[in-house]
Parts: sequence; structure tokens; C-alpha cells
Amino acid sequence: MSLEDLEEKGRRAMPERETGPAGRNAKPTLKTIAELTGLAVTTVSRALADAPQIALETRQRVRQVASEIGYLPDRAAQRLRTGRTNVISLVLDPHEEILSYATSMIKGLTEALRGTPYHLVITPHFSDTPQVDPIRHIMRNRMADGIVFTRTEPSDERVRLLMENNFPFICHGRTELGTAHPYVDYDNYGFAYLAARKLIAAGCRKLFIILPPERFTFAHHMRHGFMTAVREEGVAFEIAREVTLDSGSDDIRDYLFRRMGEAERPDGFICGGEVSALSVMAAAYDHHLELGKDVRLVAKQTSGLFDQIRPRVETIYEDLAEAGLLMGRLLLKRIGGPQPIDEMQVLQTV
Amino acid sequence: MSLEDLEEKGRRAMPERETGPAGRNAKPTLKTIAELTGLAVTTVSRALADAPQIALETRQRVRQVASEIGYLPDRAAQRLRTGRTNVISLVLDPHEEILSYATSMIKGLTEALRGTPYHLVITPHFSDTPQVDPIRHIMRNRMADGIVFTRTEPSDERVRLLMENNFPFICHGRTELGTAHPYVDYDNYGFAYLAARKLIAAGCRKLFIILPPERFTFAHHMRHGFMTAVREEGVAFEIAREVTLDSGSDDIRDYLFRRMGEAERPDGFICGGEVSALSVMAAAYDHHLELGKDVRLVAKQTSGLFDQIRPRVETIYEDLAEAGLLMGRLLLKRIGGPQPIDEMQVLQTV
DNA sequence: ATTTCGATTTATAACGATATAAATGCCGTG
DNA sequence: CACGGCATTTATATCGTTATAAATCGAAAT
Repeated sequence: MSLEDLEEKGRRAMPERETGPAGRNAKPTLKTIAELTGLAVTTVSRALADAPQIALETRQRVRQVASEIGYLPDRAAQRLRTGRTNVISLVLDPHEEILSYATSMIKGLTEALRGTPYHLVITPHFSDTPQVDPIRHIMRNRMADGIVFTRTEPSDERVRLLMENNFPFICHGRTELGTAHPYVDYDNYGFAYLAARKLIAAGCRKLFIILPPERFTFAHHMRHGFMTAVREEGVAFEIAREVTLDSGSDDIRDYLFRRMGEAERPDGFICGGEVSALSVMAAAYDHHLELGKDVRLVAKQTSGLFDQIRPRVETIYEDLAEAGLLMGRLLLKRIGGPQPIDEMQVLQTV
Repeated sequence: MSLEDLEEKGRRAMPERETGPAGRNAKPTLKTIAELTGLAVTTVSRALADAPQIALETRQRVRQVASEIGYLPDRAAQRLRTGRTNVISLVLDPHEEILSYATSMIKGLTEALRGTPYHLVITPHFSDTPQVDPIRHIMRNRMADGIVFTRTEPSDERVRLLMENNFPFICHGRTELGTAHPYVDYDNYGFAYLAARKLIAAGCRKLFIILPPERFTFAHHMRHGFMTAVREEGVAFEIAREVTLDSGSDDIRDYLFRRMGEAERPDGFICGGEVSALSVMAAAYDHHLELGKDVRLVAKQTSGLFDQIRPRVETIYEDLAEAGLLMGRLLLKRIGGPQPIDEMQVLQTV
């Protein structure tokens, strides 16, 4: 959009192109193989593509030579010619470092991409620009063959834009648009429902839940799960409005410290994030309340963190690496297939 | 190396090339601008590169038209022609998810790359293959213009290989090779020294330090800092050998639980990682030892995590996002400059 | 008037791959 | 023996950009 890229063009110094000692150890190309085998470049290309019209013996010979000289196709050339980039873009806001959220997902994604020609590119989305900007940019300039993003919203502009353009993508979380679209989600309804039931079963009489920001769909799911359990049991409850998982962790801590000091404080807390769970624990600690007795807590766990935390916290696990793996696989499937697939998968609470 | 990429080639279905409703809204190229301005493609190219031999007025006109039609250069074409990829590769082992380590560094790197034409590609390194493989692959196939990696070792093969080939890179941590190379490091000597002094000043009489694996240079730095402080004060000490920051967190916890139960247990712990620090806390908790009284702990903090942890832990901060930012900037500088720069920077303990 | 120069612009050829259409050679058939 | 048909190979053009060398033109110099 801006001329940023454009302006960069002329400013940078030209790096000297590595000429190498001789032309001998030059990077092997199709031409190299063609010369070695006495075939035409086109034939070599098709042979490596395993085109049936090339004789089997020729294919094998070409393959043999290719592997001997360590040929690997030039991605830039392939990309220029075919329009395929072999790139998957993970769009994320680098500032929302919710502990290992991104790391786990990257772990799963790289696992899914392993052994494929696809590369994972981190496309940062800075919060001072519209959410669709990076998406639009990627599509307009064909920066990637597929897009991965998270924190899906009920009427997500990104989903709408990508669907309109029939561009391969997968997101973590669902929309509430009528149209089906590929996604991987976690059963946040189940999480909150289960968490609430656990607390009620343990004897809690006033539940308190810290939800993600309302703009995210999974906040609604959590709320519904929570509300269902609470209504079923007719227990008192409260939904945190002043703070969410997006609040600064200091804000959450301060707020919880205040609430925890009140006489009619809640006795059962549900946290959708690890940081806010720690804040609950900190607030309880600071008021000399014993966790598991005076106050109870069920938290969502997305890393190994809580295994190290004392006192032990009751958690329900969401496997983000698994989600990443699944997302990667579904996206690749979508990219490979000519017609759109609307495949969805919800990871269940364990 | 393997024929993996090669074999993928033929297997995938060809995605239909988006033809668009008409040729009207086709992606603008230099040719488009050339037609609009009546100039030759070459002229447009040079104009956008701000070549002095193009008349100023022409340059301005071209720029104007380019921005009007939203022209952005095709990266594949640029890459094919110039050999420049506009890619920075962050090589990491996706399994070492030491909480937000990678996330923080990615945050800093994307910040450094912001506004430049460079993309950040995550190149996974799986522990079942040699450490230099991804590096060699990137260099051989010109997959990136620069490489970032972490966990540098005293005689790091990666550094050696990159230096030999004069390939732009920057690493987190130093080698002990004689040759100078670009790096960004944290003052781990200072960290351990300071941590030990703090514990001794608080009255600890037997210090215990959990070091990173010996193969990493910063383990040595920490050890020296620790040893210096310990010798200065003539206090008893112990260096964990059975567990390191690389041990599974369960192993660390079990080991510490055992040690913490011994009669002659250490009374001052130093942890170079957040997870091991939590393990120390957990072990103390499980033995009903009071932190800050029976047992003291100084930990390295690389995220906001410890702000939420109770009881409060004394920490010394290492800013990994800052390190990432710095690494990105130094790398870009190195890429821009024709001759190698050996710039180093050590972030101090705060 | 011819030459020379400097300031601009342009034509041409790559970079390495692939899609398209054409060519080659061999076979059996009429 | 000419022919069509089949299997296989090849020539050509192209993706969008940039490096190189050549061309254009008016003005100044001879």
C-alpha cells in the first residue's frame, strides 16, 4: 500500500553475487542435468515432475543424476513461473505473547510442514493497522499459498475476505457467519461447562469467570458453557467485565486483588488463560487465602507450566501444538485440492 | 539434501491460476507502468531504483503512477534476477519451547524487520539431524539473505561454516573460537555473579546453581560468574550436574524434590531458566519450606511470568525481545554492507 | 557543418523454471 | 511404400525483474 517496499529498492547496496572459484561448483540447475544426460531442459523438467509421457527409464536416469549432483529446484524461478509460492503465512500480532501460545502453534505447524516444500513465514500484524491489511497484502501480492491466523471473531472480516477470494486459509476458532469455512477450534464451551461443574461439585457457591475479550468467538462459547452449568445448578455467578485476557497482566492482578479482599468474594474462579490464573493465585496468596479451600480455581492449560506450579491447580488441557499440526494439515489439503473444502475440526476437552 | 523437495514436485495438483474477471484488474507490473507513462520497462525500473541517470522529473512521474496503481515489485522475479531473497531465516528447534523464549525473540525480530522488505521465515531444526544441516541448506540453495540462530556453542560448527562462506548471520551467544563474529549476548557471567552475591548477602551458606547444558557457551559464562562470587566469599556451593535446563521439567522437579529433602540441602538456589525456578519453588513447597526464609532463590526472568508468581521471587531480567531487535538490526546492517562487519553486543544485567 | 560530449532513454539478454505446441521416430496398416 | 497413430522428446515463449550495452538527442566545440 505505502511505497515502503518501493523506496527500499534503491537504497540498499547491491550485494556482490557470489561467483565462486570456478564455474564448476556453480549451483546445479535443470540445464546442468540436461547437459549431463544429453536431454533437453524441458524433458528434464517433466521427468522430475514424473510426467507419464516421459519414458520410465529416462525418468529414472534423470532422477539419478539429479540426486547425484544435489539438484534442488530454484524456488524463485518456480514461483515466478507457476505463481505458487510454497509459503504458508502465519499472521500474528507479535505483541500478544500469551506465554507459549505462538510457540506451541508454530511447533505444530512446522511439524505439519515437515517434509513438504512449504516454508513458514511469520507475517506480523501490528495492532495500529486494520486486521485485514496483512491478509489483503498477502493475497494481492501472492505472498503465500495459504494463510493461518488465530483469535477468530464472530463476523470476522478476514474470513469474509478470504472466502470471497477463495483463498486457502485456516483459522483457529470459528465465526458465526452462516457460511462454512475451514477452522480448527477447541471446545471452549465444554471447557467452561466442565470447569464450572467441577467447581460446583467441590462446593463453590459463587463462581467467577475471566473471559477473553468479547470480540473473540471463543469468549462466547466459554460464556455459554459457563452459563449453562451455572443455570443447571442454580448457583451464583459473575462474569468479569472489567478485565479480560487482553488486559495487561498488572491490571488483572490489581483488579483481582481488590475483588479478593471483598467480603462477598467469589469462591470459585475459572480462567481461560494461564496468566490470569496465576493472577488469581497471586491475589489469593496476597490475602492469605488458601487455594483449594478458601478459594478454588480451574484454569485452562496450554503448556507444561502448571505442572511446576504450587499449590497444584486443577486444569483442563488445550493442546495448541496439536491444533497447529491439524491446521497445517488441513491447510495443505485445501491448497492441494482444486475445489474448496470446508473442513472443520473441534478438539475436545480432555 | 534428500530428494524430498524434488519428489514433492510432481505429486501436487496444479492450482488453477486466478485469471480474474478481466485483464483489467490484473496485477500491475513494470510493464503496466511503462505503458501508462509511455516509457520503456527498463527506464521504469531504474526510475523506481532512483538511478541518478534518470531525469528527476521522470523519476517523480513514475513514482506517482506506481503509487496510483498500487504497484509492488514481484519478489519472485526480483529474487530470480538478483539472487537476493529478502528473507531472514530464524533457525530454531521447535521443541525447545522454553516458555516464551522464541516468542519474545520473534517479537524483537519482526520489529527490526518492520518497514523493510525482509520477511521472517521460521526454519525448523529437528534434533535428529545435524545442527549444521539447515544452515548448509539455506546457504546452498540461497533460501535467505541472512540467518539468525540461538544457543551458540564454544566451538560452534554453524558459526564456523557461516564465517567460512562469508554468509551474513547473527547469533544469540558467543563462541570461544578465536575469530570475531557478529553476535548479541546477555551478560550471563554478570547474572550468575550478581545472583550469587545477592544470596550470600542474604545469609545463604550453601549455594546451588542449575546451569544450562555444558555444550552452550553461556553455561560457561554462568559458571564463571558463579564461581567467582563463591570464591570471593568462600562459601560452600554445588553445581547441578544431573539436571540442566535441558532436562525434562519432570526430571528437574523430581531431582530437586529429592535434594530438597536432604538434611544438608543447599539454602540458596540460582536458576538460569524460568521453568527450573518454578521447580525449585515446587520442591520447596512440597517440603513445606518457606521461600525467602528456609530457602532462597534468584532466577533469570525472560518474561512477565514472575510478576504473577507468589511468593515473590527475586529475579534478574534478560530482555529477549530487545535481543531480537538488536539481532535483527545488526543482521540487516551486515547484509547491507559489502564487507563483513564483526559487530558484537552484550546486553548487560539490569 | 561535422564532431564530440553529456544527459537520457532504450533494446536485448539473461535469471531458472514450466506450459504449450510442435517435432521426431517407430510401429503397424492399407 | 506411403500413411496415420502412438510414444517420446524438443523448441519456443513466458513469468517480472534487472544488468549490460547500445541508441538517441540537443548543445557545445572544432
